Amino acid sequence: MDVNGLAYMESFFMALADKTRLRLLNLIRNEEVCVCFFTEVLGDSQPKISRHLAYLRNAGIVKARRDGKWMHYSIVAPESDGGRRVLAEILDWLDDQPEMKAEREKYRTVCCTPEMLVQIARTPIPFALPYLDDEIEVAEPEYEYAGTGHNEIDEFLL
Amino acid sequence: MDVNGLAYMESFFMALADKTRLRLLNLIRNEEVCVCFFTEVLGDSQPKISRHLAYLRNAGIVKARRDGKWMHYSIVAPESDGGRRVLAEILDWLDDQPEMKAEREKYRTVCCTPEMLVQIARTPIPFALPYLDDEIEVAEPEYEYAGTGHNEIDEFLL
DNA sequence: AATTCATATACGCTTATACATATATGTTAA
DNA sequence: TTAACATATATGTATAAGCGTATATGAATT
Repeated sequence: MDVNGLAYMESFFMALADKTRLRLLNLIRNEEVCVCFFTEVLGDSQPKISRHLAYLRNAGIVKARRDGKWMHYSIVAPESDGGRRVLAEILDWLDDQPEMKAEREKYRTVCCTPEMLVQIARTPIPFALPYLDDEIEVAEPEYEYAGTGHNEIDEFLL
Repeated sequence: MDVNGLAYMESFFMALADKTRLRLLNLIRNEEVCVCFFTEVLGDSQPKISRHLAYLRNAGIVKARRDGKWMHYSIVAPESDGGRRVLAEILDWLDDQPEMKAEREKYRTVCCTPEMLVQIARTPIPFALPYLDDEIEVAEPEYEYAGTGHNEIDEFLL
């Protein structure tokens, strides 16, 4: 695929030109995030979240990984240097904004407090990613996953 | 105007999500550019160019200055630091691409060779702007214009 | 095998975008 | 004042995006 070129830039910016998708990117910034947390934090309907994630996925900006019933989404570093730099600056720009910081905080609350883990029992575990600014494997890095996640939690809770 | 905030980012990216508008930004990058050169270099119809310039203008990304019959467009530095950094990276990204470099070259040919100045007599003079990366006055800088441009050329030609 | 759960996709609808063609505006020249 | 020029906007039409509701898929549980 011609990853430079105007056509790519056009679809790249189209993918970013939507509040919901920007909010998704803000949450996904540092780590793999499960769809269930997106719906929980953004408060939007599941089909809406799913459609926008599909949009980002088709634009090549995020990718999905299945873990049992759960789908985890993470950012894909653009192939071109220019694209990587632009995306990194965009994520920083999002981070400048109080509302976006607040949503990241809310994500922390939703996904990582013990009560919540009990409440939504069988909650999937998030997975930290390296920052975009660091050098990143471009060719489909196979992230290793520390265990099966929810099962460990289940065992811990029972 | 709330120049941060998702709504701004959304319209900002929407404005960039179009090949024609990206090509316009690429040409306008360093200097004020007259509409007549846009149509000449891009080879698109005048109304099409004008509509896309209006789009960029409404999004606050460029501004227009009238000089007699001619309209000159130039980039407006975003108010927020994040926006300025993102825009600067986007312009660099465009600059990475051969097709965009070629169009900048074509612009040079069209606007600045003596033959062309004769051919399209009364051609307006382009005007260099500081790069976005440099510190820029945010509050509507009144660019001084070196003479009335086309008149000087007319006098020279007659 | 049947059910439940998490997620994705399809459908019908409304709204927004992009383009071509035609026309209006505003400025200079005659 | 009229004509000519550069640019902007209006109109009609085709296409695409977004949303809610309903339904399909695929994995785990019973």
